[in-house]
Amino acid sequence: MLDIQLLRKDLAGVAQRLASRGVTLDTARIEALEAERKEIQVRTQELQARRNQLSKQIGMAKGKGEDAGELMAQVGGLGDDLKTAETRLAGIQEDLSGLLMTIPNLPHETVPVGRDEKDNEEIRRVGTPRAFPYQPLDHVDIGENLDLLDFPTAVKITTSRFVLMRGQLARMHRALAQFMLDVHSREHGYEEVYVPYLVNADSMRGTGQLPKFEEDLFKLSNGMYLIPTAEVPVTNIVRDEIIPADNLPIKLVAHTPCFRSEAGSYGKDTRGMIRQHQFDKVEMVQFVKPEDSYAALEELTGHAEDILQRLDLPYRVVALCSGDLGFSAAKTYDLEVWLPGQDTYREISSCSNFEAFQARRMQARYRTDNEGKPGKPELIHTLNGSGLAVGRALVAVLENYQNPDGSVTVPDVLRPYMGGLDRIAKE
RNA sequence: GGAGAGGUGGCAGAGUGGUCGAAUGCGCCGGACUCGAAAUCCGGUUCAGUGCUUGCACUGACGCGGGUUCGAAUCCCGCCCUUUCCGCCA
Repeated sequence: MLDIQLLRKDLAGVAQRLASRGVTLDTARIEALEAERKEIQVRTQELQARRNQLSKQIGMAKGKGEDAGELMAQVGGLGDDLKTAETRLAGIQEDLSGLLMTIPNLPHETVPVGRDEKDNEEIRRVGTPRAFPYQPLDHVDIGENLDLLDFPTAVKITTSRFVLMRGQLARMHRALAQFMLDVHSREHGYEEVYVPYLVNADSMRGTGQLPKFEEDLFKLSNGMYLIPTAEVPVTNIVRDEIIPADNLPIKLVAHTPCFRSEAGSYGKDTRGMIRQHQFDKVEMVQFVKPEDSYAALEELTGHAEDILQRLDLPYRVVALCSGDLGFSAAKTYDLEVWLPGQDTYREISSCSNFEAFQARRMQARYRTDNEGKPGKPELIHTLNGSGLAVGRALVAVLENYQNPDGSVTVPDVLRPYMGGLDRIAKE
C-alpha cells in the first residue's frame, strides 16, 4: 500500500512512476474521491464534536437534577444529518482504501525501466555451464529413467501439476532443504521458524496477495488460504507490532510447502517439475530499518547465491525491469540457474525489497529511543527471497550432475545429508 | 463436538449508561533528595486520523462487526479468540 499522503501531495508524480510499470492510475477518480472525503470528513467530525459536547452537557444537567429536555431536543436534531454524514464518509473511505489496496508499489530509482522480462537487466553471471559431449537430458527423462520420478501416479492421486518422488530422489529433495536451512541459520544469521501453512485473509492482505490475486490462491471452505510462499506467514509475524529499534534487523528463515493455483498459466511449463501446484521452498525474510533496506537486499541476494555456489550450479543474477516487477516489490533480483536439459537459465530465486509497502498494510513498525525519549513509531522495511526453491534446485542438480550412464552425481555438500551417498543410480 | 467462564493501556487489574482514553498497582522515562545507589516524593508514559492560523483544535479506537440511546468499555445481536471441565484424537 502506498502512502495516502504521497498521493495527495504528488499524485501526478506517483502516476508517472507507476506508468513505468505499465499501470495507469485513475488520477481523476482519486482526486474526486479525495475532495469528497475531505468535505465529508470535516463535516462529520464537526457534527460529532457538537453531539459530544451536547451529550456531555446533558449528563451534567441530569447529574444536578436539572431538566435536560431542551438540550436533548437540540442534539436530537443532529441525529439524521450525522448518520448520513457518517455513512457517506465510511463509503468514501472504503472506496478510497479499496482503490489504494490495488495500486502496486513504486519502482526504486535503480530499477531498469522496461515493459516485460525481455527488458530485465543481467547483473552478473557466476559459474560456467558444463560442456556436455552429448545431448544432456532434462530432469524428467533423468528421473523417470531412474524410476524415481513419477508424474502419472501423482495425476492419479490428485491431478496434473503434482509430482511423486521416490527413494534417493525424495531423499535428495529433503537433503537440499536441510542443507539450505542449515547454511542460512548457522552461517547467515537467520533464525529458523516453523510456521502455519494455512493463513487468514488479513495475512494475505498484509503481504499483498489479496485483494488482487485471489485467483492464484487455493482457498479453503472455511475462508482460510493455503500459503503460496512462506513469505506470507513469516512476514505477518510482525503485523500490528511495534518493534524496539535495537531488535532490528530481524532475519528469519523457514522451509515450507507452497501452493499455487497457477491459474492463467495453462500450457506454460507443462512438462516436469518447473511449475507445480505444490512445491517446497526455503524462504528468507528480513525486517530492517528503512535506511538499511537496500544494503539488506544485496546481502539477502548474496545469501541465496551462496547456496547456488556451494552446490556449484552456474547461475546469473537479473534485475527485474519496472514492467516485470511483482505487485508489492520496489526492487527485485531474480537468480536464474543454468538448466542444460533446457539449454537456458531458469528462475530459482526471487529476492525483493518491499520498502514500507507491506509494512504499511500490516501496520508493522519500529520505535527508536532518542536519549530515553521514545520516538514515534515508524514503518519498517520488509524483504524476502527464496533461498532457494527446493523443487527447482533438485531439477538443476539432476540436469547439471547427470552422467552418461544415466546416474546422477550427488553434490559434495549434500553427501553428509544422504548418508555419504555419492551417486544416484538405477537399482 | 457438549457445558461453563472470560477478552479493558507494556503487564496486573478496577470500572455494569453520563465531565471515562479510562481508577489503582507494577514497569518504563524525567526530575527532586543523595558523594553515589536503594528507598521516598513529584511529574510524565497508547495508537490511528482530520483540519488549519504548525501549534493548537477536533474525530475515532476498551477482541471484531452491527444495533439500541441525546450519550456505550458498560445494554442487545452476530462473529472471532482465550480458558476450565467432559468427549474424541496424532
